[in-house]
Amino acid sequence: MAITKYDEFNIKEKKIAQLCKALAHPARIAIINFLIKKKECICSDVVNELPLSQSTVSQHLKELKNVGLITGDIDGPRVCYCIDLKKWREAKKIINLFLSQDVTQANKPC
Amino acid sequence: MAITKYDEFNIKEKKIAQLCKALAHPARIAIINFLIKKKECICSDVVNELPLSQSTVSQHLKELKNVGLITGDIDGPRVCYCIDLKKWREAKKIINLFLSQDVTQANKPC
DNA sequence: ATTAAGTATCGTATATTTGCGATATAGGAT
DNA sequence: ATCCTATATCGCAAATATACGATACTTAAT
Repeated sequence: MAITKYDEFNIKEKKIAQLCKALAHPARIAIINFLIKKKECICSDVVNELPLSQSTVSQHLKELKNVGLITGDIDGPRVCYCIDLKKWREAKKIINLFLSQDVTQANKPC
Repeated sequence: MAITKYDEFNIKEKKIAQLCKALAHPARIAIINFLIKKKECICSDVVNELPLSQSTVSQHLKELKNVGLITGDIDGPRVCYCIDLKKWREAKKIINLFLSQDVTQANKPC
């Protein structure tokens, strides 16, 4: 594209879109589900779980970390990943607020 | 990428990711907000509202339609777009179910 | 000291997304 | 019949995303 128009939208719209973007790949959904189930894990646990290479998993983890949904704490040679509970709830609230708007049909449905 | 691994994930993960993907751009969030507010609108209404060209808006509408969140009914030379209430609620339920999982911290936070 | 395990990052290839102008088409109005 | 409005789609360019192997780095274990 010539120029990205991303920044011409308002903060709320961008925030919702940003969170959804982080969740817009099944691998990242699977990672989050796995993390919720296991409470914590290291990168190689995810690699064993998913049909993806180590470097690819690392990238997906990075994206989730960048958007704040997970934390990654160095633990010796490993990195221990966890859901960031505070951010997770925040994300849930933001997305829910958007999804929970009162949608009414038009009087004369087109 | 060599091959997309998209299909190697389970149906639920893919469904969540697919819905989030449709919401992963601020323009599409803005379109949905606009549609909820106006109850119905035609493509050119959206073009007047957003800082995007007609063809680009048309593409975003198409994506929302493809994922089922909106309907587009031909009305003379125009196309009347509306939120698909049933699909919208379905999407809300699916995303909520994912976001509402009980997240507990590890005993020994890493 | 050497080795092994775990991870991040780089480089690269390919696919997808975003965006626009131009164009084609369809329906209404004059 | 002609024109105007509304829209979708095509063709193109650029940006991003996805994926992997190779590599570098760090720490723990031997």
